[in-house]
Amino acid sequence: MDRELCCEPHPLDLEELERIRAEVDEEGLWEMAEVFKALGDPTRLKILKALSISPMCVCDLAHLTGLSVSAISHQLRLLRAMRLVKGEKIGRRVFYSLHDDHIAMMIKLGQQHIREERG
Amino acid sequence: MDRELCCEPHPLDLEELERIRAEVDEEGLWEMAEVFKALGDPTRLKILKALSISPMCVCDLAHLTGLSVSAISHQLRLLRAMRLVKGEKIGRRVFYSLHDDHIAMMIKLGQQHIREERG
DNA sequence: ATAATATTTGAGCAATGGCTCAAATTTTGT
DNA sequence: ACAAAATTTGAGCCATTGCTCAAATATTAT
Repeated sequence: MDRELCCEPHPLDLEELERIRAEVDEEGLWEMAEVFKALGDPTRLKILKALSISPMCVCDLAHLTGLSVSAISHQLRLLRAMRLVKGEKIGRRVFYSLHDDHIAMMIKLGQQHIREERG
Repeated sequence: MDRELCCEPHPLDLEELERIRAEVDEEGLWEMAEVFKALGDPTRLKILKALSISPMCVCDLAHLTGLSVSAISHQLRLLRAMRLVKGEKIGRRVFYSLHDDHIAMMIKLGQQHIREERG
């Protein structure tokens, strides 16, 4: 029969491979990749890290990052759509903060990884 | 003097903002973004998740993901360069595995985030 | 040696991404 | 009502990216 295995003799049998495929393809992987992708841009990571220290307005984030207000606003729109940040309008300003602290934890873990990778 | 603050009256003073900027711009942020970016692609995330279950060869990963061997190899090259995976050549096959388990932990935390985000 | 298998590599291509710029929107101050 | 300030939005542009395809490399089997 057609075993669909590329290379023989093979350490992983078909059932094992199928089990792994099912576990890997589980729902939520795509969504998880989206979250990681959001964290995977220096600008957005700076924004999130800044907001993890203190809520602040778009303009502050622009100064902080050295980018235009427009650029920041575009990124915030993305982050808002993904529920990573939330914005509260006060007067003519909008104060952004982290939507919850899962993200802060993930950033912390990421930092830890980098530190140990270097040390 | 030119206070370089966009919007007045302002809740965060200049020193506070400068302190945050320093903390955000710390060395390692760019590197951290690179790691997150690596996790931020469905194909690579599948590869890493599969390898977190069991080491396997390029061909298995291709079958598992439904992509070409070439595509997988290109991604593995990237992941190897970032020290996220390592490959051991055995015969004409190369068996890949996670370089360490930091990444596995980060994926686990990511999954947890998604789960709680939905629940 | 020759052929077959497993992987790597480079070029090229369509799609995506992050920014800028200009214009629209919303709110405050006079 | 009008101007100024803070943010949002859409279009456009260049760089990056993830794949395919073809060819090269390395190892095993005959």
